[in-house]
Amino acid sequence: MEVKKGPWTPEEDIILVSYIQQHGPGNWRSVPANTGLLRCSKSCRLRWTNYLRPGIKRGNFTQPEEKMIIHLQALLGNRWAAIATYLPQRTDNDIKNYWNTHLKKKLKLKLQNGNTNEDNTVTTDVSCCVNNNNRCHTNKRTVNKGQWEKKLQTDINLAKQALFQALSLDLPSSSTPPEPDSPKPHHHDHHHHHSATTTYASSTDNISKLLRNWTSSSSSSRPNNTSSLSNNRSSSTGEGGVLDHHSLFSSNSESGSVDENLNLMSETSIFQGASKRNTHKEATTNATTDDQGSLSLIEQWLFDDQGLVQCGNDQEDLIDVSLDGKNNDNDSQDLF
DNA sequence: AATCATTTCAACCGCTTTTTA
DNA sequence: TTAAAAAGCGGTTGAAATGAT
Repeated sequence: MEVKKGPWTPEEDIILVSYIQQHGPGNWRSVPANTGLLRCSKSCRLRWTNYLRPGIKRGNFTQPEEKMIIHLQALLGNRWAAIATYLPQRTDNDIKNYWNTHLKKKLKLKLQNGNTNEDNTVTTDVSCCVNNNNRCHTNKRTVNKGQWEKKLQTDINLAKQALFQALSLDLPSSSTPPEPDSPKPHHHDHHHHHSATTTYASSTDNISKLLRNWTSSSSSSRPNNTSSLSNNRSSSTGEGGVLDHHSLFSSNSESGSVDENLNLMSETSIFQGASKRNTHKEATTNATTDDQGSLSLIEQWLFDDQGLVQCGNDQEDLIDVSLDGKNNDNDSQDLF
């Protein structure tokens, strides 16, 4: 059977979202078969995970997010999926794109301008990222023959340092820890960055709205709008696009009711449970599994001799705190 | 206003890893 | 135990948007 490629149309999105609302994400092979979509299962999965699934934040990256990515990239290399677990609202594809299009350039520029700022860590990271094919090495050291063990130890120390900084760099000095039962900040992050970002939440209300808006708009200004949903640029910038993705998918005040189906597959489960594979994955990529509250093994190992492992929810809090753009902007501005 | 160059990012491709039978 | 299928990942591409001239 012929498989369609290229940008997804709003109709296809509707079909896909409707199906997933009924059956949940996963079993992608059955999606084209049961929906009639002329897409391969891979394409369906990608469309869902990178674009349609609820909880994705789109739009400009905040400076704390940038810093987080830079540190994590220095630590983990181009392991975008692993990095994305620390930025739950961002997709690995988005982070990868942002790195390739913005951060790489920014860092290179920073290096060229003679990086004499006080932030030695970031200087190190930048050197690593730009000079060493995105892998953090101890490139400032000369490694004597037979001393690879020493080098390895140095790398481990650097990794520990980088991870510590990645997870705590934005810890506000005077902030109060979140209430134990209060919602995590990243679930409401769009309140802070509402103008620049978008949070998606699919529901039948929104889907019907999507359809309504699309059909009504198809006869108006834009002659060819088949890719209006696919084309994020128009929606994220809020200009030009007849069919604004935000208005279609966000759980805004207008469409406040969230479909009951959505409750069956809670946002958390969608983030975390789409892949059985994740539950068996190595610790570094494991931040979204059931025991998300605890530090992963490798993190525990990395933190171990620094006495940094405290209680279970610390990591999550650190992530949340560092994603809160309100604090420590000074730090970031020093960097950029 | 027109043309060309550059940037952005959604989607694809190929490969690896994991799961299933 | 093993082979096939499915899922996941990172690199890359190319159309569309944007910027420069």
